[in-house]
Amino acid sequence: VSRYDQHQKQQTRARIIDTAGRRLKRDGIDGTGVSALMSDAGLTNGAFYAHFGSKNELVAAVVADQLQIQHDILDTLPEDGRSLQSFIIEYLSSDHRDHPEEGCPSAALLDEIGKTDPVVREAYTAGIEDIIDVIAGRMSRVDGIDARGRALGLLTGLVGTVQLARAVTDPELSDEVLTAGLGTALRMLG
Amino acid sequence: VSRYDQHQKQQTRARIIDTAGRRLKRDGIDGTGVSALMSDAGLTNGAFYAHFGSKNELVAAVVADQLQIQHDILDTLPEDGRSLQSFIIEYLSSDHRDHPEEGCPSAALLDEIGKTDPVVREAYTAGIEDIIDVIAGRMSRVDGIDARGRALGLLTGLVGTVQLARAVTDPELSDEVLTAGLGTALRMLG
DNA sequence: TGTACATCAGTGAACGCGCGTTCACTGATGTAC
DNA sequence: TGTACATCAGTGAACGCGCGTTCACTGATGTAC
Repeated sequence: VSRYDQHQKQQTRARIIDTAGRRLKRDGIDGTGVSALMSDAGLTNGAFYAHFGSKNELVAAVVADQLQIQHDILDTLPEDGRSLQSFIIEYLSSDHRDHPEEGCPSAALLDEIGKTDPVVREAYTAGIEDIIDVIAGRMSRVDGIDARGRALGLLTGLVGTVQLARAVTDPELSDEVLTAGLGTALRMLG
Repeated sequence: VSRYDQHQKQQTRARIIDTAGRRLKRDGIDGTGVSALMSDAGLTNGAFYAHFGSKNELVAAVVADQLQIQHDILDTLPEDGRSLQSFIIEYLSSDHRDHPEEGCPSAALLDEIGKTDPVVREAYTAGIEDIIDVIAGRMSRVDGIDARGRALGLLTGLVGTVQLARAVTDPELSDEVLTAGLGTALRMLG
């Protein structure tokens, strides 16, 4: 039992997870070192292991945190028919494309997560399940048939669209990818 | 001018690009070292720079080669209405999900490509343009309206679906993702 | 045809560097009495 | 209230290791004559 209250340390931990989220989404998991992650949080590398057992453990915490943020955005959307549509418009905006560090962790990291430690993939699985549920819940109000299947189709289309728009170097093609993805996504809403 | 014909060296170069394709799709760009790439090709690390100016240059060559392969598969499909459907069924199969090293480079590497050197991204852009064209050409035979937009919607959905199916650790969820993606994709074919 | 030589694909050790991780230490904070 | 002490978040140098890249070299291949 600590003689100190843990509040300050937990705050530091939360700050590391937050700044690491931005950095990992921008530079990738393999592309970011522990020292960079710690200096983003205003600390030196040595303090890292007072908060996390390993880099993978931090990445798992970051993935869980980032998906929780996405979940909460979706979960607190107004219950009208247009709010999911607005979310999609923002998701497929050039602003989201151009700022991965502030955006969706799936769009930024999904193929890297598939190649990473099981502890990270399990955190991802738990987080994305909740997101699938909340999207499916929104969709069923429009059309009750196979809401979950359509939620999955929508989700994978959004992620793939932003990834492709980020990968290509031709700005016109990139814009076209976003526009086409938006048309496809809105058609899926019915 | 070489006193030797270059045939043998070109063959070695092609072998490196081929084996590197498999390895990069499995372990990622940042996740694979030059020594591993060379030993896959049955060579030692030092020979690498007789064939490529840098690791990025090889990765660009691999991306171009991999996309060419995908393009050729699509381009040589029979001209009947069912062949694109068969391609999609294979693309969204558990076999493709479970063997990224033999599969689509976009599904394996798209978010990493978005974070990589411009030389790689330019190779990707040129290659995916050709693939978009060939898919759009196939779609227009079914329905001429906005074939390119629908081709892009299909492509991003396929890529996102396989990535998500690979990332999650729950086998039932992974299968469900593939099934839902297949339903969505076939609906888009009309 | 035979021999001396030029070429060059490939070898493998080494370079400096940044990685993930460890650890002896510091100094501010809170406790004991 | 004051002082000696225990705690512990954070420091920063160091560890072994693999990275991308370089380079002196080997030895098989083809050329010259």
